[in-house]
Amino acid sequence: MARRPARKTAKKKPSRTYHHGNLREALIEATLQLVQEDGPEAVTVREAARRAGVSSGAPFRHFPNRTVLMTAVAEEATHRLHAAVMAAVEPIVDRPPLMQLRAIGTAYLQWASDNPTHFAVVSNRGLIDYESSSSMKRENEEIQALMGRLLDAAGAPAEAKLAARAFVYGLARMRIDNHLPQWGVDSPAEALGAMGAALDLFLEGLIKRRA
Amino acid sequence: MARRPARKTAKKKPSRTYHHGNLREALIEATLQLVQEDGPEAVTVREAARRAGVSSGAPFRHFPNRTVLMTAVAEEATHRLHAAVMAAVEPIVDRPPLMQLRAIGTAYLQWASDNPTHFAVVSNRGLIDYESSSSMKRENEEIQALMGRLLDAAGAPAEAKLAARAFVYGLARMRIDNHLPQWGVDSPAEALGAMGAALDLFLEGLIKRRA
DNA sequence: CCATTATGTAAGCGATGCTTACTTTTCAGA
DNA sequence: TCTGAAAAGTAAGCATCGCTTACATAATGG
Repeated sequence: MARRPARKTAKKKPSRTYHHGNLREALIEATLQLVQEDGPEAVTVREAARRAGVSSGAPFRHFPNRTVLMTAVAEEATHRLHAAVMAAVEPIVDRPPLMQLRAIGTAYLQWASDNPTHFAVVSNRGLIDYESSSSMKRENEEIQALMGRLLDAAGAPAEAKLAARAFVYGLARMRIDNHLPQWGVDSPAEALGAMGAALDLFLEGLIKRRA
Repeated sequence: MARRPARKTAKKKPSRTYHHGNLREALIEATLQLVQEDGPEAVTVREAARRAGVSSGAPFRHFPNRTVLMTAVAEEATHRLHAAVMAAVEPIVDRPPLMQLRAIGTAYLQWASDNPTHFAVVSNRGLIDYESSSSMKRENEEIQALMGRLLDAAGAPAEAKLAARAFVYGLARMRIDNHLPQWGVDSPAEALGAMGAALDLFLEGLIKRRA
């Protein structure tokens, strides 16, 4: 191709941005956008690079492969989910455990409903390397532990922990897997309503059980 | 290239199997295997063709694109799941509704636990075109309707229908999404046990609720 | 018996993940 | 302040994928 500019005249930004500055963050942000637009399966390393204004080989300096990129994105998403859940319980730590559980469930479902594609990234563990991310594991286990403590305080049996998670997780997945229309639930708003009603029923079952 | 054999001598099976016979079924079967081996995401049209002993362009005579292939596979998987569930209720149609519900839930979870990757195909609706398959919709709605009737007979409120499905679906997805190890559940056998215990708790909640 | 139609093959396009070789920038130590 | 190694890009290319098009072969029915 024989390219040799006399100085650094001409061209656009000849050298200013050879180094991106913080490509890593930019790639995560771009991928987060891609996930939001077309879902996790549609994410492409090349497209993320394109959006970050960088060549197709550049990302591999920061993420050895696609899975590691997706894992970093999942970490960020988990962080947001964790924050949403914690923010919901924090103001009512003194109230009855079942009320706190309801708040957690609602916040979890709300977040999954508002960010279905991001939720898909954190739950679809075929796309990420969950074990490799200590922060994701930690934040996940914190929610799990909190729910466990509240269920204990509410007098629920041990199996209730898995049951509660399965229930909330099932609702969230039905939403992102698009199963809800089949149940006469079409809008996101309706979805949240239906999920809330189901959640109440479940918690009510736990309460009545004690009586 | 210039290829013109004098007769039809030489070569392996020169003409015998130019036409496969029933490529369609063979491709579905091959894909079912691929799904079982490496999960739905790993399925490749070319590999399915390879296993059917056919060129890479051949599948497109039968399935216009990958999604249609996957949908056909999902149809087959749904058929098997439907059969498993129906076989479980059939012998106990005269027993109490909650017992039948338990049987359905158990059969559903059993099947999902035994065929996690196949279950992934039928539930991951980003991979298939659910709306285009009348048989899949029908069989799915049959299970849904059956559960609905049983819940009504058991005196459960309307929300219980969605709640019950979400619960069972959540357990099944936690299994295939590999969330169970996090809950101290490591083997498939343990998984089934834990899911059964959670299922009982859920149904118990419904029962007690009536009292 | 032969023409039509169904079913395969061969080759190739654009895109992907990832690698390798090279270039440019940054920055720490003399 | 200079310099040389390390960091962070680029460019080109490999193997593979989904899918299309042009062609070859087999099955079929008038």
